Amino acid sequence: MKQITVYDIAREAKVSVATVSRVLNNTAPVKTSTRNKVAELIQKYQFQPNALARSLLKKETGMIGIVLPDITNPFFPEVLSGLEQEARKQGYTFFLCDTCSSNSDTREQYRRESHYLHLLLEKQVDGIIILGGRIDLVNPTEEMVQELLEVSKRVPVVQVNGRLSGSSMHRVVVNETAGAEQATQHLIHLGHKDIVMIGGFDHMSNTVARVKGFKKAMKENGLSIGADKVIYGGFSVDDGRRLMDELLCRKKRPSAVFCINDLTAIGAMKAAFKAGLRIPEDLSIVGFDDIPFASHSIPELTSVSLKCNELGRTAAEMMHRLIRKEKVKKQITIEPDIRVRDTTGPFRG
Amino acid sequence: MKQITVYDIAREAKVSVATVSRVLNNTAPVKTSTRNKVAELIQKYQFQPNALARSLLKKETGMIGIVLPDITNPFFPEVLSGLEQEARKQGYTFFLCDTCSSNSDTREQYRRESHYLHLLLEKQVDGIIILGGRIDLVNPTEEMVQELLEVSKRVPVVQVNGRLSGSSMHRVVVNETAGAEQATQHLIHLGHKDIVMIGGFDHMSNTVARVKGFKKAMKENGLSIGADKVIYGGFSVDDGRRLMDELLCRKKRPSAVFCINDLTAIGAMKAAFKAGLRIPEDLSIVGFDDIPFASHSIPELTSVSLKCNELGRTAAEMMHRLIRKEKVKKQITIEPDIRVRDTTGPFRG
DNA sequence: TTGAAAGCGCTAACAA
DNA sequence: TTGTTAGCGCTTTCAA
Repeated sequence: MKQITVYDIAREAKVSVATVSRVLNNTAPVKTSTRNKVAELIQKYQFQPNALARSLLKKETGMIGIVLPDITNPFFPEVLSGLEQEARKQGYTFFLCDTCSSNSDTREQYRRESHYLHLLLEKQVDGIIILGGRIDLVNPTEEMVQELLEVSKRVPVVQVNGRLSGSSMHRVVVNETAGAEQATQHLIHLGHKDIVMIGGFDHMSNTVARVKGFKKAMKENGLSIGADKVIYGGFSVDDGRRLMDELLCRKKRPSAVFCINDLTAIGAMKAAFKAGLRIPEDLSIVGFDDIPFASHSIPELTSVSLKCNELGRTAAEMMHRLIRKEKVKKQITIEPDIRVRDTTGPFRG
Repeated sequence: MKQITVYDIAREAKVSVATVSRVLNNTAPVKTSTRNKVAELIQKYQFQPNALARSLLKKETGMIGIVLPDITNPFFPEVLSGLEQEARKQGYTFFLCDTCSSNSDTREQYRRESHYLHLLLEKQVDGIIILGGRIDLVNPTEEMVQELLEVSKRVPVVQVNGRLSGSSMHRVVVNETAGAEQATQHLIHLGHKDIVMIGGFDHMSNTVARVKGFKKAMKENGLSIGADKVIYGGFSVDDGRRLMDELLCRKKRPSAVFCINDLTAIGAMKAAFKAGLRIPEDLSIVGFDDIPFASHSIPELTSVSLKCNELGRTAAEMMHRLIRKEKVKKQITIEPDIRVRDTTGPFRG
C-alpha cells in the first residue's frame, strides 16, 4: 500500500514534479495536453498530495485548534456548529480538544488545557480558539496567563466569551451583564420584587458579569439586593436542583428565580415541581444561554439567548482575518436577547 | 517570530542535530552533560519540535478524523466524549468534521462527507471514525460504498453504529433491535396493547432495526402490527410533535407511544400536553438514546440507553488497535438497557 | 557517544 | 511552457 507521490505521477507522465505540482495547484500555465495527461494519472491513481509536506513548506496548515471544557454541555456544540459553518467556507479544519471538565478535578483540567495548547502548537495549527476553562477565571494564576500569552505570540488566539488579560489576544464576547439585566428587568416588569439569583461560581467571570447585571437591574428599580439574593453553587442540573431545594427551605420563598444558565434552571424547575409548586403560577423561572433544551422543556423555558451560533461564526471570522493578518478589532461584543416563553408569569400576591 | 528548529538548538549547544533529536526522543544514549546542555536550551527557547516534519518522516500523525452529521444532536457529543477520554490516553488528537445535516439538504450533506473524507486522507490521519450519514442508509448508492471502501484501503476506518457494507471496515454497534424490543416489552408488561411507534425514516438502518425490534415484541405477544402501527417522519422535536398531532387526530388513539429517539419523544410529549393529555396517566411514552435531556425532562423520560460513552470509548479502543495493527474483532456489539422513568405507567382501560 | 548526510513529499525560485 | 534544484524540520542509518 505504498503512498503515491508527485514523483510517481511525474515519471509516468514523463514530466517533472514541478509540472505535476503546477496542475495540482493551478499555480502556473501548463500546456493543455500535458495538463490532461497529468490530470488523468492523478485520477487513475486517486492521487492526493500529502498535506504534511505541503504545510511544512508553506508554513500554513489550514488547521485551527479548539480548546473547550466539556463538549457534553450543550452550549459548546451550538458554538461549534457556528464555528464550523463559517470556517468550512474558508477551508479550515478543526482539532477538537475537550478538557473534560465534567469528569475530573479542576487542577487536572487546567493541566489538560496546557497539554493541548502545546500539542496544538506542535501540530502547527494556524490559530487557536479557546472557550471556557481558564479564560473564565476571575483570578487565574500568573502561569495560566503567561502560558496563554506565550501561545498567542506564536499563533493567533481568539477567546470566546472569556476575558483573560493579555494584550495580544482577541476575543468575541457576549454582553452578559446586559443579558442578566434584561432577564431581571423582565421579571420586575411582571411585578416580581423578591427575586433570587442562583448558580454559578463567584470566582468565574461569567458569573460575576451576570450577577452584576442582576444587581444593577434590581438597584435601578429600588429593590433590595441583600446577601441572600444570590446563591452560588455551580452550573449543572443537579446544582440547580440543590440550590432550589435550599431556597425552598427558607421561611419566605421568592416569587421568581433567575438561574445562571438553562441547566440550573431545569434543575430548579424539577425541585419546584417536586415541592408541589406550579410554574409560572407559583414561581417564575428564567434561564440563561438558550440552549435548544430551553425551548424543548415543558413548560418552555424563558431564557436569555447568547446567540451561540453567531458567537461561533464571529469567532471563526475573526480567526480567519487574524490568520490573513487583516485588520481586526480587539474585541467584538454580541448583544444577547431575552426569549420569553412559558416559565415566567405575572406576580400573584 | 522565526520558528526555532533543531538546528538552532544544535548550533548553540555545539552538537549535531542528531544529538538534539536524541535527547528529544530519548532514542539513544547521550552523555549526561550534553543532554543537560541541550535540555537547557530547549527549555530556554521553549522549543517545540515541528510535528509536521516528524510525521512526514515517520508516517504517523497521531491524528484521528471524526466524521459526524450534526454536533448539535446531543447523541454525538456523548459519544465524542467517550472517544476523547479513551483516545487521549493513547495520545491522539481529533479532527472534528461536522457535515451539518441540520441545515442543508441531504445531497449536500453527503457531498460534504466525501469532501471531509478526502481532506482527512490528505492530512494523513492515522484513522477515521465515522458516525451517521451514509453509514445509516439502508440503500446507499454504489459510489458512497465504493468511496468509503477506497478510504478504508488507505487508513483504518471504524463505523460507529452503522452498517455500510464493505469487508475491510470495522464497526462498533448497539443492538438497536434488542433495545426496541425491550422498550416495547416494557410497555406490554404495563398492560398496553395499542402501541404505536413514531419517527425515523424507513430508508435508514437504525429505524429499520428499531422497527424490527418493535414488531418482534408485538408479534411475540400476539398483538396487532398493522400498517398504522408505525408512522415514519424524522428525528427532531418538531417531527415528534407533528407525528403525535397526526396520531391524536385518529378516532382511537393508542395508549402508548414508542418514539424513534428522545428528541421525537419530547416533541410527542409537547403535543400530548397541548392536547390536554396527562403523561403517563393518559399516555405512556418511551424514547430512545437516553441523551442527558431524557433524565432532565419533566416528567423524566423513560428511554433506552445506547451507552453512548461506552460506544465512544470502544470505538477509540478499536481504532487504536487497528492503527497498531493488533488483532481486532470485525464487529463489537453493545447491548442497550432500558431506563424506566416517569413517562410510562400502567394501562388504564 | 557523536556527527554527516540522506530523505520524508512537496513547492517555488530560477533557468532554460 | 517546462525542468532542475534547493529547501521546509525532522529522524535515522552509517560511520567514526
